[in-house]
Amino acid sequence: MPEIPSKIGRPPKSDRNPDEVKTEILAAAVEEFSQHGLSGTTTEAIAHRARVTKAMIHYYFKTKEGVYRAALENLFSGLVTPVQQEEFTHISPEQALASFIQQVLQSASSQPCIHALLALEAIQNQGKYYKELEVGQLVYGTLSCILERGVEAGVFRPLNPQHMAVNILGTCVFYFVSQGNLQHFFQERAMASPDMMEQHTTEAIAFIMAGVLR
Amino acid sequence: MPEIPSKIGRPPKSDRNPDEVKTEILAAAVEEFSQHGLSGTTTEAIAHRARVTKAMIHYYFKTKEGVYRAALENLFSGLVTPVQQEEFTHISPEQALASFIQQVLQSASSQPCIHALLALEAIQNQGKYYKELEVGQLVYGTLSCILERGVEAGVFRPLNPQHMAVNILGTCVFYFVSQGNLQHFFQERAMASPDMMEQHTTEAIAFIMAGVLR
DNA sequence: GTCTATATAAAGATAGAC
DNA sequence: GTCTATCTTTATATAGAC
Repeated sequence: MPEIPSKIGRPPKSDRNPDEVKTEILAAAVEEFSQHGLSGTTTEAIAHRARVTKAMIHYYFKTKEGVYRAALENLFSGLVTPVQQEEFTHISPEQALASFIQQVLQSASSQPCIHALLALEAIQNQGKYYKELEVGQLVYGTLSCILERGVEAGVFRPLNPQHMAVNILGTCVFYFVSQGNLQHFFQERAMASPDMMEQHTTEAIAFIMAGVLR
Repeated sequence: MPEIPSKIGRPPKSDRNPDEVKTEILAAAVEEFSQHGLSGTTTEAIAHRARVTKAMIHYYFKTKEGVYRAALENLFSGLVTPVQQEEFTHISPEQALASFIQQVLQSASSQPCIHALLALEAIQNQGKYYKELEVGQLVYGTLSCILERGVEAGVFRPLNPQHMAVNILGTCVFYFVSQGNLQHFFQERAMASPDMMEQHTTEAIAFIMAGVLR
């Protein structure tokens, strides 16, 4: 009796090429890691979301830690480039600050999981993998430079640039990180809805500018 | 031959009474949960930190989820009481706001894990257990009331009280939540050291007040 | 109450067929 | 490259001795 070549009842064989598969695994990994962190995420969950088997994860990335590293790099590559950093030095501190904040908020809106992932990385891994990327130095370095310039020029009030950089980022980002808790407090609309995002942007910029300008 | 009554080589039998044991388990649970979250924490880790066996955890709290609920309640009971909430309405909005911020920062300094735990709860559980406590409503309700009063009195600039409440909390709290990542950026001293904490307090209050006052 | 021992389930990772 | 099957470790939770 001849063998039946196609096994019925199986999930449809992937029509994706290897590159697409790898990309999709990374995307799935970002989603999972940004909710459960490195230790809390299971390869099974990533595999299921990417519609592959666990074995594929290990085939492409060797270990779970390998997927995590790759996901972090993939997420933050091209977030803030040294080129953009240069541009900020050619405009006034007020304009640079406003522009910087808007960029942060915009990237947070389009990639909602990015700051959750960063928070988990800080809390669970003490920034071990974050340190390996140079994005942190770049973001905080750029922001505190803008602040320092503004203070020296006399347009910003006297302040500690490093602490203020952290506090400004906190203002921008906390809204996203704490959404899970705050959604019970904001009864009206979904916090991720476009108009709420716009409100947050408006309020954050007004707050930060008022808090920094002389 | 008579049995040997004491088994040598065993860890010294606990000299604690049951109440102390339960308290110590809760303290250990807060430490572990605030670093790894509900799903990421193992009962083994809690047991080891509390110097008991896993079986004790289940004896006192039935399930891991039970320990988590108990730890949350224990941590937030008496953080902000309705009594304190009342007091804020009897002083000027500026004084109330400054006093509120100082209380938040002080509790964060003395309980460094509290906001990490809240962040993990938001990210990993979407605030499921946070919602069961009434602390959230209390904290954000109190703060946005203070802001609303200040705007109506004309001492604060026009602003959205709810969004501003979130942004103010973010300014206070982000420093603690992101310590793991930021420690690589703050080369000088440990971010949890007393003088760095004082600097953060000073900068946060100056920032918030400047950002809110007319 | 506190422990040891264990049942049961789930995880990361690998081997080997196709 | 992609899958199934399996090894090994680790987790939650329970049973039962003391």
